[in-house]
Amino acid sequence: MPELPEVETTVNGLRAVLAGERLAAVSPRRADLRRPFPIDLVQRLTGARVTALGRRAKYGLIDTDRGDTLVFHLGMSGRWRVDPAQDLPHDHLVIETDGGRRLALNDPRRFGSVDLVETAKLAAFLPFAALGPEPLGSDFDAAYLAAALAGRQAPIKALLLDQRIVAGLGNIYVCEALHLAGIAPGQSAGGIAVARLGPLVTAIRDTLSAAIAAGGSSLRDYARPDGELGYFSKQWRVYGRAGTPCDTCGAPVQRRAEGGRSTFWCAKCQPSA
DNA sequence: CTTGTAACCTGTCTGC
DNA sequence: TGCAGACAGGTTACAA
Repeated sequence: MPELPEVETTVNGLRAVLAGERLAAVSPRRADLRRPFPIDLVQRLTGARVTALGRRAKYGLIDTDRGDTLVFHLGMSGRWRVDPAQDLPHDHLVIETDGGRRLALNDPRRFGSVDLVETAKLAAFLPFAALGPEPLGSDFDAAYLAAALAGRQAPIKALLLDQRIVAGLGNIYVCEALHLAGIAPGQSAGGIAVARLGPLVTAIRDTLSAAIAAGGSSLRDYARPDGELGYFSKQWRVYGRAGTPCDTCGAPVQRRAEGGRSTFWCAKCQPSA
């Protein structure tokens, strides 16, 4: 689940807890998420001081003064619990700081991951090497998108979900951005008029920015690290709204399942070519 | 290379 | 109440 805005919100919450702190204890509870935890995770993190926190695509980054970066992915159901009152099932990694703060990475479905990478070699970290540009960065513009989509016959929705083309979008925000841009999700990517790509880039940026400002969306498994819920779900234009009237035109929001995931769109605001 | 589907894993919700 | 089935934010292996 957590897409870019949720990871951004999570990292901002973690920063308030971890920045400048020394890690007093690092306790793996169940080390078999998508990948096994690094075998030297505890040794390399225990006693290290957190120097910075960041985000790349849907990955959260925690830098330490030992030249390592803890890279985490929340998968579909991951979240960090802050100062939890008790252990819960699926708390897979627990971190305690010198200052007495406690963090638990909870991920029932275990689609998430934890890696430890030398900070200087982060760009070569395999999952990062193939990632496309950040959607909120200056490299992501109409010219880039035109080149990336040229000649592609796959639906635009599928390509915007492809992290190699643009890194950070997921099912919710692709649906939302395509509605904002007035482009049908099933439209063949290479067939979209180049003149419409600028507005699409803007729609993607605006959607993500609004979601970050709202603290992300909130679904079953996601909460901000401080326990507050994100409010962007109240602003969804089409996602999860099948059968309800489109806010823009009143036509019923459509839903279609393909490849195990749902697509939501308004057939009137997003006409098929 | 491109495209689409299945699989990974667990929890929650819906309908009978 | 019980239970089967559908569905959920992501990624990746594999087949065609």
